[in-house]
Amino acid sequence: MANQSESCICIDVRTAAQRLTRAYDLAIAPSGLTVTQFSQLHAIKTLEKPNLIQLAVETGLDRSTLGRNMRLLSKMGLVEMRPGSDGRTKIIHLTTHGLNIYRKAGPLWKKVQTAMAEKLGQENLTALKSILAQLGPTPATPTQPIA
Amino acid sequence: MANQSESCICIDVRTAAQRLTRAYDLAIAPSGLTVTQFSQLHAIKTLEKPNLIQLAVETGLDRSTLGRNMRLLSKMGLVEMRPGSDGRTKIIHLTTHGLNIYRKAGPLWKKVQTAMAEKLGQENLTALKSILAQLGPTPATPTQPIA
DNA sequence: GTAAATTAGGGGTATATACTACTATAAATA
DNA sequence: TATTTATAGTAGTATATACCCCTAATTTAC
Repeated sequence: MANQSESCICIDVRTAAQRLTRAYDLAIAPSGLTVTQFSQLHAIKTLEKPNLIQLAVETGLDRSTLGRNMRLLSKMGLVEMRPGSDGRTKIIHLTTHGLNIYRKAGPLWKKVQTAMAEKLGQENLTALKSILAQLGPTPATPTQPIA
Repeated sequence: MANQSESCICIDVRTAAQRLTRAYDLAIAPSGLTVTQFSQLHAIKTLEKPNLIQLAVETGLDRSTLGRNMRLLSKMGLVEMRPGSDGRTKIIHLTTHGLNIYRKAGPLWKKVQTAMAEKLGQENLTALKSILAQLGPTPATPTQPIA
């Protein structure tokens, strides 16, 4: 009882995420991107001209977050948002510049990713992915009306 | 080569952290705290009247982050910052109200923590902690002058 | 075909976080 | 002791993130 020093799973995982983010950001910085931006460009490229909601589903982030992040990428000239055929949607396009920067960041990401994977070892890496998947199965975040 | 679908360890861990944060925040919300605030109150209580830097070391966060977070807790009436004997430092005190709220949040945290631990199982939990520890051994973030 | 419900984005606001200066104070050194 | 250096905190600025609510547009239902 009251073993006060049982560490918080949430804080432990978050702390690891913060440290990883620092390491990845540092490694990717020469491209001018953060790891967030790199991963979002990756998602845009993978989905091929998604709208905000598709991107939000892919990344597990909130629409409004993606909207703000896209605005920044847009200001950086890496993406463009154009109205889709459905008058409500905005389609996110990777610009030529965006593609170039993404390609420049790729090897930087790969290097730090490989370093991390080697630091852990294949077995730990597999275990980690499996455990993380158990922690947060599906976002289950409908975001919209609720009622 | 170009196995484009190797998932980013950083993003995977961060996504898990975000989902955990949502779950913990939701569980702890009736107390009026976020899991961040709960964990920082916990650290303050554990350290017994720390200054900002001690708290930053304990939590692995930046001084400036803690400063801002403390300002919020202070506005909420949960902590007080008083000048220390060293004219530069500010000592962070838990107020009576802060202690009450912290105690109120404790069982809420415990409940969600237990639920998460059970969801994972003891074996996975142990493995997770060990792997996370390998990922970010020490902050290695001196933050200060550098030069 | 019009009214109701749903969907897509965005704005407002707020927390959490970091990095870079900058200031005031204290400690170390010459 | 006077000067230099180091330390503690903070303000400025910026990214990343979420929630709620609002508007416009589309679909569904009647």
